[in-house]
Amino acid sequence: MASSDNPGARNGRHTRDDVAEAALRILDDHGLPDLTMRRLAAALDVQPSALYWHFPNKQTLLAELADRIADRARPRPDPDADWAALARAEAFGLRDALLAYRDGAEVVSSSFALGLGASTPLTRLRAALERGFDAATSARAAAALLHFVLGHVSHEQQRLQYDSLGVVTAPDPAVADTGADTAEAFAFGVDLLLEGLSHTTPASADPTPAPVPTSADPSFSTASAPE
Amino acid sequence: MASSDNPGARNGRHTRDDVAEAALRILDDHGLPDLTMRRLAAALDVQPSALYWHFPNKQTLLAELADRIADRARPRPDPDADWAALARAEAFGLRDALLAYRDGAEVVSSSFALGLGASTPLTRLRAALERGFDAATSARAAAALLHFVLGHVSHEQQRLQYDSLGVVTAPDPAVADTGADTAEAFAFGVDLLLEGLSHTTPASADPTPAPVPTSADPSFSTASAPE
DNA sequence: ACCTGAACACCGTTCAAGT
DNA sequence: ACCTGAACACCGTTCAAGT
Repeated sequence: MASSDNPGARNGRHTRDDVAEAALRILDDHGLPDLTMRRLAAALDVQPSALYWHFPNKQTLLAELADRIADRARPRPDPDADWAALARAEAFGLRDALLAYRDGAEVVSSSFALGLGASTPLTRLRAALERGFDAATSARAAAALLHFVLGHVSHEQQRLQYDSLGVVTAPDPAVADTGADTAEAFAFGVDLLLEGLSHTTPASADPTPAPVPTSADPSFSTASAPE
Repeated sequence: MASSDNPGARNGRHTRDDVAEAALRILDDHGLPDLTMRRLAAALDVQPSALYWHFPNKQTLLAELADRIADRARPRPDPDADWAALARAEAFGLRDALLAYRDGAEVVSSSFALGLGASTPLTRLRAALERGFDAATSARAAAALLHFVLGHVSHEQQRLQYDSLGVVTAPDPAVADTGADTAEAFAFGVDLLLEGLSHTTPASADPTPAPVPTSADPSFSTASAPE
């Protein structure tokens, strides 16, 4: 059962790609908590130490999985679209890619937070936004978009898991009082960011950094007042 | 060293509060990866199993820490401010609170993603936004804001850790080509969301759900095309 | 009410050695 | 080029029993 249906086990040896694919299968079938080096080794009919010939450590393996998951995103590349439609398509394409694997958002999110992997989504979002804005504005807006997408989909997948376990907790407070489904809530957040950006002075070919629209400036220190 | 300077060790026994405070100290001094049940027990001069009288499991302990960290946020409560200034103050206050503890953002973020704890920040953001919008719009915008704050500050703290370890990696791609510091990048993201929201039809006392501004709708299916 | 002692069932990682 | 065997230094959690 462990070795007979294993497509990478032509002989006794494996490639780095075999290892990554087997890891993706465990992730999708059993979830991130069950994706251990020892379990992965067992699925490949190999000793745990063998994995360290292909990947220096688990973190690097997870970064590779994050890249593979995120790079699956293939939005329609309609080249006539403006920056907003392009960015929107990228955001939705990324959401679809994350949802395609169990715990996909968390894998990508934690790798991204650690500064590893998952650079493709950021690059694509930036490229879309640079059709309407300077590099600095595009970079920061892309980061904001990415943070929203990862946070939102992580939440979505966590609920999916709870629901499938029959753990009926209180209704998600982040969607409380809302009859809308998760896709609508996702669209709302993306549109909020794009709408905000559309009211920033566009500076497509202008290299001067766009001024940050300061709407108010209360409470802006790192120290918190003692009681 | 482990027991003499321990304020909770008046006698041999501890309260739930002692345990949480000791955990916060380990978190701040050594970071989340070093916060293990066994290490926490050692700091309290107690067997690991003793901790399970106070908390049913580690996840619950971490949720408690997340609440304590997030609840430290105390923005200026200027009651004359409009929804935008209020929400902005909440976002900055939360950022300060997260930055006050090592790995604070990740603790709050993962507890929040798991549907545990960290409900106070969401509630406060919602309350601020409800000064200008209906409940459904406020809830969704608050979630988007929270996702941005947690993602951004997690990133910030990860960089802090790398920098303190002398790990000079490539410049953060999320802030590439930007001379601005992290506080400015943070403000940019918050203002983007609030600006977007300000161009949503306000419906303060109107119970009808605000229409989601659909700017375009390409690529919106869960299935990805096969090669 | 709070903790000990001992165990169970695991982890990630290293490293010399094998083929 | 890829893997074994064996070990190191850990984990979170349970549970009967103690005070």
